[in-house]
Amino acid sequence: MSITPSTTLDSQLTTTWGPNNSYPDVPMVMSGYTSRLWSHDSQPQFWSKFQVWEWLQQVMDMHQIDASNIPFQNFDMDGHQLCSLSYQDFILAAGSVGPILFHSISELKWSGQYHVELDLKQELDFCPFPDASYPSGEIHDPSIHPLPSVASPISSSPDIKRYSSRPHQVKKHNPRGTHLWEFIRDILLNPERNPGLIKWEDRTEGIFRFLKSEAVAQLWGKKKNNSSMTYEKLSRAMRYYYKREILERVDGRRLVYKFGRNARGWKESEK
DNA sequence: ATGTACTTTCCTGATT
DNA sequence: AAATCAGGAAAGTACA
Repeated sequence: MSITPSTTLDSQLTTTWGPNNSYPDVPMVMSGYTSRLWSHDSQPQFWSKFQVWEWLQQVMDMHQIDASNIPFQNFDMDGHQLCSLSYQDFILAAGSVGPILFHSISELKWSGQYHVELDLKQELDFCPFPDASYPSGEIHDPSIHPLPSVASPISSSPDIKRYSSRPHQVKKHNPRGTHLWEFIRDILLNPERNPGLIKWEDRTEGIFRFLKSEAVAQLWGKKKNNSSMTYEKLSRAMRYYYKREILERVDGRRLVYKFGRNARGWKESEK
């Protein structure tokens, strides 16, 4: 799905989407992540920190790896620094995902454009946290501490170690992928990968607001491999959460929602 | 092979 | 007027 023209998480998304595309006149499924161009037409050497993160997010998305499992802090650098990292550095910074990132940046350095030809199949034995809260939704939610809240940059390897040491038979991907509310929650919890899409309105109360509704919808669609997702449809799913008390209604305020008693892992204390 | 949980899609109507 | 909000209804998808 070279789904959207998208490239930068938000910037383009909003503009390329019209709420009126409800009727898929567009073949919604093309094959894989194959050819996809980056609009970071500039060379990675000149990327800003923000662009570096965008790239990280994109690569994770392409490989369907939950980006919240990547220590973004380890990539708190601009393009120039990024390009000077060695293969080993990538391993240290991103564990089993390191090779993928290394491969990606290597290509970019030479082409300026991105052709994904990494074997998508390549089973990344990654997936640190089976992305919890599934089965019956009663388990705690380990999926939430991917990023040690206050990690001092790279330094010590304890954190990093975690990412690389992937014990035996890990589960492939998440059984059902992430649920919508978890997806939203994770964006909220990772400001590094949240370029102004959603913001907390009241952190302790769990109230948040969509800033770029269509962009979030597109991102969600990308995750679900559905290029025709819209905020209209996403919001319907959100409303179903009221009954289950995963979300509580916040009336009178557009684009504002509040986590309910059945939503796990969003509280600071739970982190 | 069927049921269930979770959306996704569509729609009509109300609000902001 | 255009976005959002509200939910009902029905279809689709993964999984157990």
